[in-house]
Parts: sequence; structure tokens; C-alpha cells
Amino acid sequence: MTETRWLTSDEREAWVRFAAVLELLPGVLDSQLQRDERLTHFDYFVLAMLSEAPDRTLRMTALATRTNATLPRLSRVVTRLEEQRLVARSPSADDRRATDASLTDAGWRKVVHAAPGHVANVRDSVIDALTPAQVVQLRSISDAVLGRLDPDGKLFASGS
Amino acid sequence: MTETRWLTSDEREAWVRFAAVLELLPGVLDSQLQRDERLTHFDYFVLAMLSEAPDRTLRMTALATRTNATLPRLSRVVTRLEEQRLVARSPSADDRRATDASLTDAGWRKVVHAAPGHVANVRDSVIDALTPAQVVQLRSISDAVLGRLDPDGKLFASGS
DNA sequence: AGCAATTGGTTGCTTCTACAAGTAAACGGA
DNA sequence: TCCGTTTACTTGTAGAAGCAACCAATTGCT
Repeated sequence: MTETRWLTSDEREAWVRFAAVLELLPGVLDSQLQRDERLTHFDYFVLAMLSEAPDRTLRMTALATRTNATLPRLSRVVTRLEEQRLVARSPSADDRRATDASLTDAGWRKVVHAAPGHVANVRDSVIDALTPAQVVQLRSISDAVLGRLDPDGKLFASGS
Repeated sequence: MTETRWLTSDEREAWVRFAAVLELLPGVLDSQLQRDERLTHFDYFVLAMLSEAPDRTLRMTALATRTNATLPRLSRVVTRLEEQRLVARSPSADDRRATDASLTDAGWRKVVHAAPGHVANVRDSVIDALTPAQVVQLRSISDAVLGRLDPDGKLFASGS
């Protein structure tokens, strides 16, 4: 164990505030969608990823990668969404181990209905609080951090 | 409902990446502490807040505010930490409804032991991925967002 | 003083997530 | 071709978080 490099005061101030955002923002995102659409943010994200995929269909593993979920987690979420008839499972044609998840018409309507409120919330909570320059900075910063968190860039098969 | 203001491409790129960070970072923070110290990040933060307080003691409500937790959540976490003898509860002197939470000596040693690894992880995952300029930008951005998430600034009684 | 409303905290219940184990299909040598 | 290994997914189980209901102490109004 080498000598600890403590944070400088600039670093500490940035980190403390960023950590607070990290703690608060997920709750804000979740509660708007929960209140207005009875969806968690993760549910919404799953539906949104499917809505952008060819045929509105993805294999479970691919969907798990895009949403950064573990497979067990995704499996349960898809089960729940399936019970609500927003998503349908079907065995994959080319690999009988695999399962495809597809957005149903009802699921598509749900995403379309939910998107405006969600976007408004994202604007309200984050984007509109920033200057255009800060938006660009946030992108670079997030890129840099993602480089550490997700070195293989698995999370970004598509631009989303 | 007025016309939806969709995100511009700059905004979308920033948001998608930031959302990914939001999804990944908590897990990274948690697992290092879990693995090395058997603490969640939230546990650690509770202990850290106590360690900085006068007499290493805070009222439950004050501690909940500083850690941005609901009181039910904090109550259970403190129960758990109490079982591990890291924290002790005592009835407050001036208000018999209130409860003070104090760091025990073992709790203090735990924080001191855990801090270097945690700081190293924060450096590794975030700070060292950024230029000094970006660290400053991150602070401003977080401040701006916090202004929306936490308009009353409850979260920042102390600088932490 | 006496009662209603508020504040401080804990607990019951339900939902969500993670980890680990289990099943089934597919691949890859000997 | 047969068997061991890997891949794809599901399920059992246990830990954590939120909401709402709850009790106890305090404050404020009359």
C-alpha cells in the first residue's frame, strides 16, 4: 500500500457535489415516471432501447448490455413488462438457447406517451440548468469517466 | 400540455453519456467498499458524516439531511451499524423525542481504515480521469444541477 | 390547563436487486 | 460421435429501499 493521495480542495468540492447529484438524481428520474406512467426509469429505458432496435426486437443479452443490466435483473424486469403486455418474449430463430424481447404495440404506445414527460423532466432537472458550454463539458466529462467505468465501451453498441 | 422541446443532438449526447455514468458509478463505489470493508457506500457516508461532526455525534434528523436519506432508511441503516458496534444510539438530552447517533471508537477506526481505499477508488474512477479544468467544470455543473434537485440547499449544511 | 396539530423516529409491507445455483442448448476437441 | 465447457437465460433466496401507518413527545392555540 503506497501513500494515500488525498483529494485537493478543488477535487473534494467537485466530488462532494457530484456525489450528491448521484444520490438525488435517480430518485427524481424515477418518481416522475412512476407517478405519471407507472414505470421505473429502468423500465422506461428498456422500452426505449427496444423502440429503437430493428423490428423493435433485441435478444435478452444484447438488451442487457445496452441497458447495463445484469441478465437476472433484466429477466425479471422483462417478466414484469410482459405481464403488462408491453413486451413479448419469443424463442430466437437461430439459437434455441436465446430469447428475443420485442416491444408490443401497447409497449410502443407507452413509450410514445411517456417520452414527452420524461424529456421535460430531464430538461428541468439537468439540461436547462446548464449553459450550452456546460452541456458540451458534461459530455466530455462523462466520456472520460465512462472510459474508466466501462473500458470496453460495451455500453455503447448503438449511440442510443 | 405545450409542445415538447426535444433534446438537441448536443444535449442528447451529453445526456446519454451522463445517464450511463449515473447507472454505473454507484455500483463501482459500492462494490469496492463492500469487498474491502463490508460497507455500502451509504454506510460509509453515514460514518464519514458522523466522524466530522462535533463529538462525532448527530441527531438522526440532521444525519438524514446530511446524507440525503429518508428517515426510515437511515433508521434501518443505523440499526445495522449499531449491531456492528460502529455506531451507538442515545436519547437526546434536550428533546426526548430525538435520538443522537454517535460514532463508537470501533466506528472511528473503521472510517480511518476504509478511507484510503475509498479515496483511491474515487480517484481511479472519476477524478484522475479528468483534467484539472474539468474538475472545476464538474463542480459548477453539479452545483447547477443541485440547484434544481435540491432548491433549498438542505444537503449542504456543512461543506463535508 | 387542555386539546389539536406537528415533529422525531421506528416498523410493517411490498418491490427491486444482487449473487448464486440451476437448466438447457451449443460448441469444440479427442 | 461423445463428453466437457461455455453461453443464454431463469429462478431461489436474502438484503436494502420506499411508502405508509404508527407511537411518543412537543408545541401552539384558546
